[in-house]
Amino acid sequence: MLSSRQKLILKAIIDEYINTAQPVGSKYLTQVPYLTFSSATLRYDMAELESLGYLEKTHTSSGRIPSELGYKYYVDHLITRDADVQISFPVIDDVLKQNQIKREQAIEEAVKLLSDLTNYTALAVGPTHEQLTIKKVDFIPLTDETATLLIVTNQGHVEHQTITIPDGLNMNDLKETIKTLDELLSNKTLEDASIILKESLMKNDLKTFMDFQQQLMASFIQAFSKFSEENVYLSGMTRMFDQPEFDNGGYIKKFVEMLDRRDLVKMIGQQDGLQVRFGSDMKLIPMENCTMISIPYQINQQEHGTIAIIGPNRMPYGKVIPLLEYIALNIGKLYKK
Amino acid sequence: MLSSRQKLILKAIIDEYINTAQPVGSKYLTQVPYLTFSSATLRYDMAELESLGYLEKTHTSSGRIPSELGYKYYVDHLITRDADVQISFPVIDDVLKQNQIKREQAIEEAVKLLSDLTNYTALAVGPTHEQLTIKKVDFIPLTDETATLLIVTNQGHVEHQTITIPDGLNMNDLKETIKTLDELLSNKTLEDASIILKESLMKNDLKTFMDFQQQLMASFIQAFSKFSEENVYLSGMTRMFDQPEFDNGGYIKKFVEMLDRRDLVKMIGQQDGLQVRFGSDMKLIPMENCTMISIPYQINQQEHGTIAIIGPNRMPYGKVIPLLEYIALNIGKLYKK
DNA sequence: TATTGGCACAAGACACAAATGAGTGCTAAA
DNA sequence: TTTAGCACTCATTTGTGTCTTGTGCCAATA
Repeated sequence: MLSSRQKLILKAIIDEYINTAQPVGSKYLTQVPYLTFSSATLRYDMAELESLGYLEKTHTSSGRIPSELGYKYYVDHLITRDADVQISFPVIDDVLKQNQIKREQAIEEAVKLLSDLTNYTALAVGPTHEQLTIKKVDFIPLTDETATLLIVTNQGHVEHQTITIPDGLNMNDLKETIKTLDELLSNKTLEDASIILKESLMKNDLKTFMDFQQQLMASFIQAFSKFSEENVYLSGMTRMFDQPEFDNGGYIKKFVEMLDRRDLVKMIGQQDGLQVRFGSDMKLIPMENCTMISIPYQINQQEHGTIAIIGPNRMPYGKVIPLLEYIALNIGKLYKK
Repeated sequence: MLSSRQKLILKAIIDEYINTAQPVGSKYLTQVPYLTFSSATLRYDMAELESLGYLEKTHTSSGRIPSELGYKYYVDHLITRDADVQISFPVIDDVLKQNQIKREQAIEEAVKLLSDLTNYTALAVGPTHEQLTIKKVDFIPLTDETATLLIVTNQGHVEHQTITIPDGLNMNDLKETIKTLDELLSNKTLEDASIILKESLMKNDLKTFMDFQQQLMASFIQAFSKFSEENVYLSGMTRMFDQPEFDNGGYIKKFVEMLDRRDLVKMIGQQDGLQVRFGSDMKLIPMENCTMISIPYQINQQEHGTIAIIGPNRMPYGKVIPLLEYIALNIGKLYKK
């Protein structure tokens, strides 16, 4: 258990470190208004906080920097919400309102705004429906040899593929086939659809060339797997590069590759409420000095998603968290009747 | 005009620099089998090559590195095509064949493969149709309040948007509206479609709420502008980070932002045949030490695109160029009847 | 007993100098 | 025309001393 003075010291150190990214020493702390103690006293408590694991030193005679445990304690007990963030709220309302009828875009814009307001990398996943079903399979001839294949889910995900029709295959036959497929698959879940697809391939009741059929089948299966990948909106990827702690090629490479592979979706699991995850908490992709703050948004009973921000551990949590909460709340409100 | 010895020296320097990324000195050159001259002689010619602008020095007493002009000369006159690349050809054939009916994916996979084979960033734009027209406008109801709006072009581009239907608006009315729009717009060019759309908005013959109509209209215009953006396939973005000349945060940031904003599409203009562009040639986004090699592929009379690779100036051109040519050629072949 | 001032010590940061070494340009001779 | 030799240049490395920041500990103090 920390004494109230220790709490004040921890808060002062983290606040300062968030601003400067430099180790904080006892001399600085003596200048903090609410710390009216001598540097020796402060050092005494700093040593204590270090032995408890809340602070670290970069070398024997440096100032202290917060450890992950320190940040954790800070976030849980010490942050003061920055009232200034409220001036951004009308801007958020505005952006959301402007995209009221377009859901994907509303989320995309919200993510962009979040990144702009915080200067960190922002992202959203979803909205995801609990049960994904196929709404329509369609087919639009483009030329004599090409056509576009469309699959739409109940959630409005669309996958499309321009296919080239092999010699000797009749466009009308294909049209029939797709129509049959549409009837077979519509309103089926993805799993059911896969099974039905495989069965009808076995029975060979789709009257097409065997080889082409195989490829078509593969297209569908592939589209299904893309559906089950979540929608990801990402903004401000390069903002991470501005942070001094990440200014090295190796780290940046790791970071970009992670975003590129959409690994982070795996990290954003189902969750209730706000979560703050530090580098070592992200089990799949441990990134030191890196924090992800995420919060779910709920569109309706079935549809929900998550919006998150990624930055260095030393983030101005007091600003970032209220912003995130406000955006998540209002994305939800947008579609509630 | 270069003497044959000067050519040999230039080639030897660039070959070595491509391998080591270090300035090349006269001492090293004496060890090159086909350069049986003393270091003094070599130095004499190196000075000559420098005064002609083919070589540069990093400081007064360093070895030489190639200038952009030097690379240019090397690419135009000195490269020897690496016969080894042929062992990759069957792999390329294989990948293309596996995606024979799916055009976008074939290109996507080819780009990925190109990046894997070369270890550089690879990209493709297109295929682009000379004249883009609207093939279909469709509308798929999802729930009582939501629907997906689809626009398909003659080229198989698809834009979709999940829209929320405002209170008091009848789903059937909307369906009618979209049907009317489909009839109005199909087979029109994007420009014509925009005009028609604006006119019918004026006449107000779309029987919908004014406000909603505005937003719907905006959706269309937005979709149109997305169509005129080219299809871009990108692979191996982070490969650039491995190059020692780019191992600094600032440069990498510039590079990623450029890719992110899809600026490079502007650089890949219409062109005939293989092009090698060095940093300063890329007028819109000058990036030092950076080379883009691009080559067009032709699917049919109307449809074509470009495939390209981006890396440091010191690329093994003898390997990269044949690979690029082979891939471009075979993407074209895939769809020729 | 909690707090404080004082002091020795540790270690990075910085500036400067000397030594090293790779590579050059120039010149005179072959 | 080519080459060997030599003086010179400059980035890089290594070493040294100084400065600064900040610590830990201890004895004195309120």
